[in-house]
Amino acid sequence: MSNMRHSCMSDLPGFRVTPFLSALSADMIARLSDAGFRRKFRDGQLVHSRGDTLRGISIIETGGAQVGIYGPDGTFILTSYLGHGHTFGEFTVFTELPRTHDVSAVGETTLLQISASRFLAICDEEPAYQRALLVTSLVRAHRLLEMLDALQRLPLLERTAKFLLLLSPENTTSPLLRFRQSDLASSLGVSRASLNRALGELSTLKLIEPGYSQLQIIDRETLQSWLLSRSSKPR
Amino acid sequence: MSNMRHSCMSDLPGFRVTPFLSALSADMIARLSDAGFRRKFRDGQLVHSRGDTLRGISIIETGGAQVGIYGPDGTFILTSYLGHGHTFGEFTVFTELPRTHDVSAVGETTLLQISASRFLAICDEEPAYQRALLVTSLVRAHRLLEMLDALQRLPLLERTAKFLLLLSPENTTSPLLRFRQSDLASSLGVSRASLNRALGELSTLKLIEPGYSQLQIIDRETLQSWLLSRSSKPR
DNA sequence: ACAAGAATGTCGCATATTTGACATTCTTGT
DNA sequence: ACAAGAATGTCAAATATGCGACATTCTTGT
Repeated sequence: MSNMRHSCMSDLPGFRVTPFLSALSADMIARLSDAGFRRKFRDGQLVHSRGDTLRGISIIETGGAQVGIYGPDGTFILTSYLGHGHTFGEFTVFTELPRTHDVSAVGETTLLQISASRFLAICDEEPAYQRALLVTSLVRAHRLLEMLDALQRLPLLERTAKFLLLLSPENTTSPLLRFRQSDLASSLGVSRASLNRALGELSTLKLIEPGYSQLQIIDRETLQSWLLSRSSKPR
Repeated sequence: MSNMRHSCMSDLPGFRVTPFLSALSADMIARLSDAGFRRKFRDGQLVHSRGDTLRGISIIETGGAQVGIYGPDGTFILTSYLGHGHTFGEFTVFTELPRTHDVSAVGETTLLQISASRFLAICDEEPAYQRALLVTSLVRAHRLLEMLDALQRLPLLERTAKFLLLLSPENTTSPLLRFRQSDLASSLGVSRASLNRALGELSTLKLIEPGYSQLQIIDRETLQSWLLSRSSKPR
């Protein structure tokens, strides 16, 4: 299946959720750096699969990662893009649960990987690591709740807009999102045809500008307020 | 709107996610107890609303709480039920974000509420509180991811089954869930009619037993394995 | 510059879901 | 025991979405 690799979105490093590393001092980062080992990945290369039980945390040093689940038919449901300073796999360290998601590299990517036992030891020694992780995961849960609400309550057009906002970095006015419509479609749980219609409407409203394997949000603020102005109309 | 209160589910104290308090020693609980103040709520009484900015954590001592979002038309999307030892509002302590959910009491309920500043001080003094909260929130995020995946990927019948499993306590074989079909319907993002059909089918398969304002899962294990046997068939 | 592949845009038809209505069953308060 | 309200069960018509097919546009490698 062709979309098994690089539904890329290369130039979007930070994504909404505050990166773990940004809450740590240079010293603390250096300490992590010593505790783990580095691995390099090519664009699209699989890092972890859903169901894996090897325990440990991964921190993105360069490049990015896409998190989602591949269906048996090859469709990919995207949950989030992670950029520099973000982590994944942390919950394999603190719980007994297997991995829930497939993670693959977006662009040339370097990961710092730390084993569960090693990372636990570090957290016990220095609680600030835990604090940083706690904040990160609370904010992530917040984001997931918003996605959930959008899927349940909003009609297709609004749902699409909301996901675009959730998948784009907060600090830009006019982000360029790099993915195929088919990927966004399965992330929203709709067919490509329906998504295409929705994007068409949003485009007519001059809120976005669809392109080939990419999509530009004309203005985040405008899209946000458009969405707000419609949020009173439920599905 | 009548369903603004008590879509109850009274006798289900612990819900899947490991309660925060269960990870703490008696001493540590006592310390929290001193730091906060108690408030009592009647069945169905509103505790917090989406958008509230008052910051602090709430811990359930007795009774339970239902977490979700009321739509403008009074429909209620349920995210989870919380029982004894669970917390909510913790992310108002560690982030700047407003509350995302409406929380109301299920049955006579006593909450221990601790202000953000107070709780932060406690966490700084004793990192074990943070650790407990970290684990809780990682497991919660895990659960949310499962819900997201179900909404996006599974056909109605399977989606319904999955939500029933996610909303019932893990440690029972044959839980009795207390809610109206209309509430479950909006939690799943479908109409009451569709949900009713789905429940009918599950009932025919002898997997559940629908009742008046309640629903019994005949056997959690059986339902689980039925779901697994169908999970290869995507929407 | 060109061909081949990949992704988008757009059909019509099949299917699933919503909507609004109504009858039925269950529960609760008096 | 009864009436009133609340929730479920079910229907037909309207709508929305999925599916499969195909033409078109864009990109990439040679």
